[in-house]
Amino acid sequence: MGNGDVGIELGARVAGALRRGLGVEITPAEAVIRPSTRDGVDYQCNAAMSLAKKLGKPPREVAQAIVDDLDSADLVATAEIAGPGFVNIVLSDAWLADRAAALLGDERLGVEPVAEPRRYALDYSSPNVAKEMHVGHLRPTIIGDAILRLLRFAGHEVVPHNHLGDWGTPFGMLIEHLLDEGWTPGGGHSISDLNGFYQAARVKFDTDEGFATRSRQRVVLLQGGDGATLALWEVLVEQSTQHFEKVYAELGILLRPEDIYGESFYNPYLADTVADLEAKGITEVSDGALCVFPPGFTNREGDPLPLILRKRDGGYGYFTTDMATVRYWIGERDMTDLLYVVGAPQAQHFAMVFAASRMAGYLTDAHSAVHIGFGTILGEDGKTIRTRAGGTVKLSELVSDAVAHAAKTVAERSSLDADAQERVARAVGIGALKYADLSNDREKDYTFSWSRMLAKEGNTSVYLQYANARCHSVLAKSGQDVAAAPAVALTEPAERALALALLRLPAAVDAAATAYAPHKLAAYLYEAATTFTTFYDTCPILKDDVPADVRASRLVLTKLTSDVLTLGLGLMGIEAPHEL
RNA sequence: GCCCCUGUAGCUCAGCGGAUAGAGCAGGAGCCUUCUAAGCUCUUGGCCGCAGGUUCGAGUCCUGCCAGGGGCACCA
Repeated sequence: MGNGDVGIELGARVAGALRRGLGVEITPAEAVIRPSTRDGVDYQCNAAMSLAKKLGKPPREVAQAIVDDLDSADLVATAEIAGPGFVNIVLSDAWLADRAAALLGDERLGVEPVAEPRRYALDYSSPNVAKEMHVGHLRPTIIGDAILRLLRFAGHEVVPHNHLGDWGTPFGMLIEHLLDEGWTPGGGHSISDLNGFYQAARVKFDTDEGFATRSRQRVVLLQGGDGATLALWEVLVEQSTQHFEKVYAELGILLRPEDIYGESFYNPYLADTVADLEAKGITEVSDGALCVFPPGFTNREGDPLPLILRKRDGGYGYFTTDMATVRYWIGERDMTDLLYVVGAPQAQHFAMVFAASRMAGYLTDAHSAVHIGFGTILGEDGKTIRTRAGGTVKLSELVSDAVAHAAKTVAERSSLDADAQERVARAVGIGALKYADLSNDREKDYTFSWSRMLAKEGNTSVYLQYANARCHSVLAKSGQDVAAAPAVALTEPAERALALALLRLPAAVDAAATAYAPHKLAAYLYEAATTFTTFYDTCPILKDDVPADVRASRLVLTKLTSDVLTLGLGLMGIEAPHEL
């Protein structure tokens, strides 16, 4: 028996009991095993009620059959029928202890890789070239990064790609501005202020007719593949990429320059994709534009809503790019699943792209395409977050603010030296920024609050980091190699509760990964951490009067807690320092 | 007008068709000569937006309302 989830294990036992007792076949999942909220009950089985109807027997009779034929003396201490037909299950202390002990040294901490790995293409972050990353990029970046880590750890293959906004009409004016500023490719310049550069170009475009004309001509040159123009365009991309790299490095984001598949990347595929869709006969010309009309989408007037492949002027829009994107990742890269971490307002857009992709056969039943939407970040006044001056909040400033806020508290609390405090402040500040976001359901709008995310109490990343630091403190002081003697004995309720909590990691990872919902992992980690602090408070470990075997057992639980917290935080892209 | 998302404690949020709906913050009462008090224990606080329906069982599924947000043809 492997180190899978306890619920699955119990489900398999219940399924066995029903097969033996009533000749009924169910899957472990259909056993409806849930952690119980009842005092003194670990898990409950809710299968009897729903099965009763199908079998034409009273629910309690079905429950009785489960209890009678439950071949599980090794892991279940008691299984009792309660209420209308619940089966309350208490696990055996010895089994819990053995399972916990077996986790020691298991770098996956009981999480088995998925049986059937998928190949995911994950689109996230997606900033724009020639613009600084701002607060609007925070969520897609950290949510996408957490999903990348989660899916990879779950055992899937994931190719992240950064869909840069690196193409389109603004680049005419940006390139002209670059020329006006005396730029040459390879000239060793750098743009220190991307936003200032963009705004200066914009102002000239709006006020200087000659400049505007040159800009429009420049767009034509760019799209025509003019070598000199492309070289200048690459300067802009290069300068911007450097900026993105810096922000990603500060935030601890996994995206690398080689993960960039910007809009320009799909440019060579657009004409062919459009031709292919025309050849498949699913396009029609409407108002001069070449369109696909996926069923079920209507506009304000109730007329069918088009997905525009080629505009009246012959140009391509983002629909075309996204169709080409689907075709590329499925057709050329052989992905099975496409994930897009993009704001909720794009829901209809993606629904149409996916629908059209299925019409075209780009997506089949073997594929899935999911828009992983997320809500807006709101300020504490409930409105879109802005600077005091009403401007856009730069992401790099947000990150340094988070670290600066954290540094203040660290200075008050920590006894570490200045260098170590600086590292801790980064871990705490950036952890707070990420955890505040990832611990909320991503689909909802999220209220941004420094005071809440960096609070010294409550459900925050620092609480988890603090619990982990306490573990490390005890382990360091013990002077023992915990791995040498992985014997666990559970006598105190707090020890038992902790072991049980530690064994729930696989279920939490699975829930978070399958629903692309990092907050499910966050909720679990917080529960594990609170269970640990209760244990820490009630169960002395290194005190003189603690017997050696009890101490050894508690050290194992402490080590495992630290492992679980470190792994879990890591899956959210959050560091777990040994000391705070 | 149609479509999508959201409505759960004073605030911020969890909640997988299952039992008496949970956390954190804020409010109240305690706990540090003892392994990190960024902590712990106890406690106050709910017509789960409203109304129907399905079900043995609904915060959860369905329908209709109400409120907030978003989207709805050539910007991405």
